[in-house]
Amino acid sequence: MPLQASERMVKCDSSRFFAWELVKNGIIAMSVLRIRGFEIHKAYLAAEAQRALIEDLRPILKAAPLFSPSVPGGGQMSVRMTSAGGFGWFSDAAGYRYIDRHPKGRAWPAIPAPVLNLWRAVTGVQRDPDCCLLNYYGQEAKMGLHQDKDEADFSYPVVSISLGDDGLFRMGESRRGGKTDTIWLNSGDVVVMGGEARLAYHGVDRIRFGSSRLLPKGGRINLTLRVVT
DNA sequence: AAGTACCC
DNA sequence: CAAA
Repeated sequence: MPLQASERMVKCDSSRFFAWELVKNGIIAMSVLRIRGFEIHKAYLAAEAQRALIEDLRPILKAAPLFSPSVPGGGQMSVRMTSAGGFGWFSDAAGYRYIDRHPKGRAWPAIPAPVLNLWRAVTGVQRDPDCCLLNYYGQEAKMGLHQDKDEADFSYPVVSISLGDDGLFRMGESRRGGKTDTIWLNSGDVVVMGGEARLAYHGVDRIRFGSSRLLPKGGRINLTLRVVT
């Protein structure tokens, strides 16, 4: 039985070993934020750890170039994306799903070890994620409210890592039409969506282009780690 | 239906 | 810009 995120946080305060694990993974602060009544655990990555992650993403972007999927109904997403791991998120007129290779045909690159270490440090779950979705938000990109519900087991949390420009994150409830709240996510924020929040509707209204200098050309990268199968 | 419109 |  994996530890719940809240128990993990308690251990953060009481266990010297766990604190060292956090430092090793570049985490310099942890907090609990409340949005829509959900308690969301958030870690914050040191600038050096953020820069190291960006370097780890370069080979992924080279091997598996960004693309903007179509969605059922005929639209096209403004976010550009790719994935690492055994599965990547994909969408076209036929629907949303996970696929085991880039749409151009090559297998997805492996998830970088530092990303897996970060997952282990913030979730404490026994299983590694098999999908690392990389979403790139340019100046006009946004993402409508949606649920992450194409995974086999919702007891695993979803981890979101924000890099680059600030993003206005909106979270609602587990049903459409409920009230929503927003929160700005900044570069280095690592959000764990588990428990009650796992099936909450969420999206990104807009980014604050140019607010960070992490990415020389601007924009926001969000890494989403999930156990898919 | 992660698109849009509208709203918060 | 996360309140009330």
